[in-house]
Amino acid sequence: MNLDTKYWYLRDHKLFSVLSSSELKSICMISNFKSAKKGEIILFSHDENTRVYFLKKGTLKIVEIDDKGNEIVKDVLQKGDIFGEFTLTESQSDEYAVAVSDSVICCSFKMDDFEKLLEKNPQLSLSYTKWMGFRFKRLQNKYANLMFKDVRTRFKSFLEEWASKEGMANSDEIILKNYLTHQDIASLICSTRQTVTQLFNELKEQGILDYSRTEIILKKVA
Amino acid sequence: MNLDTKYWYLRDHKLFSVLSSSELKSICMISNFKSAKKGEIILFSHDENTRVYFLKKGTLKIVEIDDKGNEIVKDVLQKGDIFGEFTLTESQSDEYAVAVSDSVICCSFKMDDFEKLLEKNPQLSLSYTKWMGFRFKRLQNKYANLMFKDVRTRFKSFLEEWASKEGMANSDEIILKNYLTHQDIASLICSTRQTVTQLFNELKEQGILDYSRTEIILKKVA
DNA sequence: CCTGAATTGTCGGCTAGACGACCTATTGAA
DNA sequence: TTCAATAGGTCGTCTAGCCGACAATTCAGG
Repeated sequence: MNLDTKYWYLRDHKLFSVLSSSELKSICMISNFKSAKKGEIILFSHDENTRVYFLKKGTLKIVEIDDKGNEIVKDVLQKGDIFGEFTLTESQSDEYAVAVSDSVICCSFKMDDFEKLLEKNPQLSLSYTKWMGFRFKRLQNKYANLMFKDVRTRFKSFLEEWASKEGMANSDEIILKNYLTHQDIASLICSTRQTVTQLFNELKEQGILDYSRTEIILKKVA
Repeated sequence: MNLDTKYWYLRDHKLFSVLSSSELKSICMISNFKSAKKGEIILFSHDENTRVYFLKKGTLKIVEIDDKGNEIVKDVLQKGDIFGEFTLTESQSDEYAVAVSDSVICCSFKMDDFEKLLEKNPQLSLSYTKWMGFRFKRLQNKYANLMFKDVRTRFKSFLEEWASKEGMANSDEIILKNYLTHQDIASLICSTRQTVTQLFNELKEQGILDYSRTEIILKKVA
């Protein structure tokens, strides 16, 4: 990938928009771009070169394998999201990322480099901290949901959140391109495949939604 | 409280130890110290003066009231912990802090002031970000526990963590000063009062621990 | 166009653990 | 010292939703 494209992708991120063009050019040099097609895996390196990743284009899911060898989907990320060792602390986990949209582009920095970058740019550093604070709150929210809400409620909230992020609204319905299996959704809302299937059918009968393998249509209730 | 004492308390925090003494003196001026006795409540202000709090001495619990008026204990904090609006984003929640040790001292900054402080001190800023990253991981861990472990396991992990933080180890046992009710513990591990009581008695019968209202004694298994 | 693999649909059994009820023990304020 | 409030103890009931099993459908690669 040529420098101009890198430059453009970097500046495109809200976090980096505060940087001057010369600063941007210099971080172009320490950034590492990677692209992946649907289904391809992006591994996080676990050696001394732990990295912080920025998703520049497309959608991907963060996945972990449990004891029994099952795929647990931990999160679904969109353009602009940050993943990898974004807590800036080494850790051993078996997470990896899988591209779920046709073409995924992400860029990464070595954790050490990224830390130096933050130290040199107080404004960037503060934005990054706030971004992490935001992520913290989101997780807090997920935790509270799991604590107090039943599966049905979590399922509905999940769909609503998804719709608000990626839904294409029509006059009386919201259309979602569905790239998740029931199993995926189950692990995201902390339930089981069967229960998710049942919930889909239940809401379908109630006329709240319609779905196929490729699409979910949420009816706007009058 | 006089400036010297403030100064001393501030410098005592790992995060602030990187600052020069003149910097420390200047943040003395914008810091607000508060102390509380056992059972007293420290309210977070929810106006434009949202604050970031540092616990300097003692132990406190972060509490929220649910729909039915029940106290939910969300966290228990020790000296050195940070609370309040540490995500640096305004939010409306009904959290407050209750002192559970005899004498609690904490200091706070207006969020805006604290942000300026971070912008002026890149090193402090980076440490703060890493601290938040650490908190994020801890929460991630709690979430995973809730997802995959049963109540018994969560209860045991809870005790172990507590012991590692505050336990006083004897030759063959670890003694914990108990300032939490079964109800408190229940909400921390996401269960119910009755179940916690049962678990305590179960582990007692197994000879794994002993407990009273004021003390929990974990037997080291040979 | 076939075929095995992946995904979805459905059912019944089962259990962890929530919940209500009620009783006892402890505490602390007056 | 008393008494109300709070905390702990115990027991049955009940159910959300997990889990295994298996069939039906869909898909993707040859």
